Amino acid sequence: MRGASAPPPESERELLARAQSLAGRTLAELAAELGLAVPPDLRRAKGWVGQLVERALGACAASRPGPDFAALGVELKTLPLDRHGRPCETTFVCNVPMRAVSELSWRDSPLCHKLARVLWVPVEGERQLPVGARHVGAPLLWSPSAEEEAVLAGDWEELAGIIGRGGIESLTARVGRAVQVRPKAAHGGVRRRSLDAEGTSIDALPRGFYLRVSFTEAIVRRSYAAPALRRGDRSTR
DNA sequence: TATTGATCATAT
DNA sequence: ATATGATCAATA
Repeated sequence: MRGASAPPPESERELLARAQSLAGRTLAELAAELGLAVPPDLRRAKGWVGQLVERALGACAASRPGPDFAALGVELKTLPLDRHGRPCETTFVCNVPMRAVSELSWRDSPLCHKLARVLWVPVEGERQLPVGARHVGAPLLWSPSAEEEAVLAGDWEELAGIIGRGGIESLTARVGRAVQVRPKAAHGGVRRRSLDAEGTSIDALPRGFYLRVSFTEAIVRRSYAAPALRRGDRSTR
């Protein structure tokens, strides 16, 4: 992706203010200001919305390890919502550290670290809406509540336990209350070193941790008295 | 039609 | 190759 990028924010306050200034704008407007072309659809540009918002907010370069706002310790997540304010998709969090997973407690896990501080930026996400016409919603700077963290930690223990015992190949997306494990790869032929039940090294499809829709939906629902896309929501309900 | 399993693009 | 950003599309 070429084009301009905003300077990094120096505080959470500044970051949030900047994100709030995006609310109600369309993706076409943001793209124009950054000198970017809007793709006809997201089939061949799946990360485009996230990368666009990163640039608009001055996040560190995409595909660079670590938090999006390294100085602030904040992770940025765009969240595609349907007309009722429900997430259209699950939310990718991080890859599964196949071999180290058994040695990591919840607090030392990449899952915990990534979710410690998140700036959620809702964006209209229904496929029928042209990408450029989609509106950005009101942002939310979030950390898990005690209740949410308890659920996340419980899922980590369960999922990491299965993987740590070599059960990665039998682990399906049905396991986990808030978090699930699903493939995360360029295609089905990708293999990565993992361990089977006997501790023998095997090649397995890379997996990632994803947040279920029910979990992210609860986050945005609790935070907005009105629909999450208030300024961007032109629905007639 | 909601969810799971599969996949796409870019940067380093 | 790996990590970033996610959404697509077949299936149950």
